[in-house]
Amino acid sequence: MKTRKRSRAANAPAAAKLRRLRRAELPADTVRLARYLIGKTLVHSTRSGVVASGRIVETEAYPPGDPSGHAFRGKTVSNGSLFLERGFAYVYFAYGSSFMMNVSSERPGIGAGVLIRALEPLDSIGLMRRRRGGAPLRDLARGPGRAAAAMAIDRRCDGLDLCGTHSIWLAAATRRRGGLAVSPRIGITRAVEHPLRFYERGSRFVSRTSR
DNA sequence: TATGCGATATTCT
DNA sequence: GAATATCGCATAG
Repeated sequence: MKTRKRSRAANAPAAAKLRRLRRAELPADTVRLARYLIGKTLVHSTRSGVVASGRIVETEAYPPGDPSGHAFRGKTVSNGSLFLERGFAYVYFAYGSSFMMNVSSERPGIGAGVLIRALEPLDSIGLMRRRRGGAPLRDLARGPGRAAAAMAIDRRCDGLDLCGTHSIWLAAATRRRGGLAVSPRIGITRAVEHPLRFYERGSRFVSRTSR
């Protein structure tokens, strides 16, 4: 029987330092928001007061009119959150196994979002690891489906205000971020060439290193 | 570390 | 019925 190492971050000491982002701080433009979010913190507060958090190290922009964006064919019952004011969560289920979270990114009525693709685990790493079936640290939130699982994000989070006082919210950076790198997006079949994926250069927690 | 491939649920055609 | 903003496992190097 393997003994599980107790996480030193179990009591989330760094959580006290987290400053909630106000909507006015978010750029009102999809691509600018995608760049802005690199280095910021995504936080999950449980009912019992435990706080799990991670640095956003990788995002993708799906701007208005993007043929690979979920809003491209117009508003439907499932993609409605993309059409909210910036700073709301759009969560959906893909490939039969993964939830993914976007941050709505334009003015009300305009469908666009920023996909959160990877996190560097910060607080409550033990909790995140349990949610991820004991995966190694580097793989806890490396990939959009993994990041959502580590933060307990599912369809109930769809439509939540990430600038509000809900279980999932955005916070300011906890430390200076490294250089910003740009690449084409991953896993799409249309508008493949556009350089709309952003990540922190050198981070071991991005889902795929530069090529 | 890198690549290949099957599984799986929801949505839209 | 087809496609999908993926993951985890297997295999090879």
